[in-house]
Amino acid sequence: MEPRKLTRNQALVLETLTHAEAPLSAYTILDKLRDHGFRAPLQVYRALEKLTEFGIVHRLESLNAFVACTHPHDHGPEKGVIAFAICEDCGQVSEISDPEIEDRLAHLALKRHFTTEKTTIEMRGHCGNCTAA
Amino acid sequence: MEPRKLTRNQALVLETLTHAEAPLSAYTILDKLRDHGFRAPLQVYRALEKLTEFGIVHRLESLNAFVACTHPHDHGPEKGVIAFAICEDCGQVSEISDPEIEDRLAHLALKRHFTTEKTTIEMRGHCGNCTAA
DNA sequence: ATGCCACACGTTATAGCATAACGCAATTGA
DNA sequence: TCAATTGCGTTATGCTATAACGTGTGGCAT
Ligand SMILES: [Zn+2]
Ligand SMILES: [Zn+2]
Ligand SMILES: [Zn+2]
Ligand SMILES: [Zn+2]
Repeated sequence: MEPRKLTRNQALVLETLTHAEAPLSAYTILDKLRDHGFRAPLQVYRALEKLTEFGIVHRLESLNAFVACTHPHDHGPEKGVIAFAICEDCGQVSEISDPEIEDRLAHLALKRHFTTEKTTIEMRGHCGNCTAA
Repeated sequence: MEPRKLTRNQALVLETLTHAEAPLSAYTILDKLRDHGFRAPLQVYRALEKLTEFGIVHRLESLNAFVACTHPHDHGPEKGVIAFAICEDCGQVSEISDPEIEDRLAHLALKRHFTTEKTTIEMRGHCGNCTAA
């Protein structure tokens, strides 16, 4: 799933997300890329779709926004459940991979004869920095 | 947080969700209630906001849709984490309350000095009925 | 009763998020 | 070369959610 090379639009969108300090909506990305020739939402959404497939961008469902992957290890779309801790104050997003959570959810699903395709775990709250202040 | 009595609008929205066989979007609810005098999205959103506060309706972030609570026990907004198993085929939603998941997430948050305000857990996939068929 | 407050409600308008549908251009691999 | 695939650009549209304003009602202290 990892791409050999990103297209120009994909690279621009990824770069925008990488330099951002908080999750960005597709339309915010669009605005930031107008100087680079972006004119329509689809240019952003199409890039985001691919980047998400590649596993280098994540969509945060509870925000309708996107972040560049900051996970220590690479992960494609099939490499397991990721939990996100999202600070409401500063926007910082931490990715958490935890086998215990994963196993437990798998167990709970199995018990119900439920076949899981995709799992979303998002914790909204306040990070250490913002709590200390 | 439990209300003494629901307002007319709240009761209508709740009833619509209770009779539905799958999560409904606010606009779908609006359409179903036009015959009862509903004309604008805000009538639905305001009712949904209250019902969600009361803990008798849940919002599914990954669907931008709402379900009536089917949980065996009542739960207000502060009564713990709920995981949802959502069938992509028939729309059936199962609510899962699991202390192990809850404890583990609390532990992971604590380790990162993260204070959690709200947690979203949603599994998308296929229920037993739909897998068997 | 009068004034005040809190709350639900109704309406209009607007903001924010996402995709459909069309056609063109570049790439790739027979 | 030809066909298939993929990305791209554009226009239009649809879906989701909230802002802002005003009305009406019920409770409650004065
Ligand atoms: Zn990641
Ligand atoms: Zn923070
Ligand atoms: Zn419930
Ligand atoms: Zn099903």
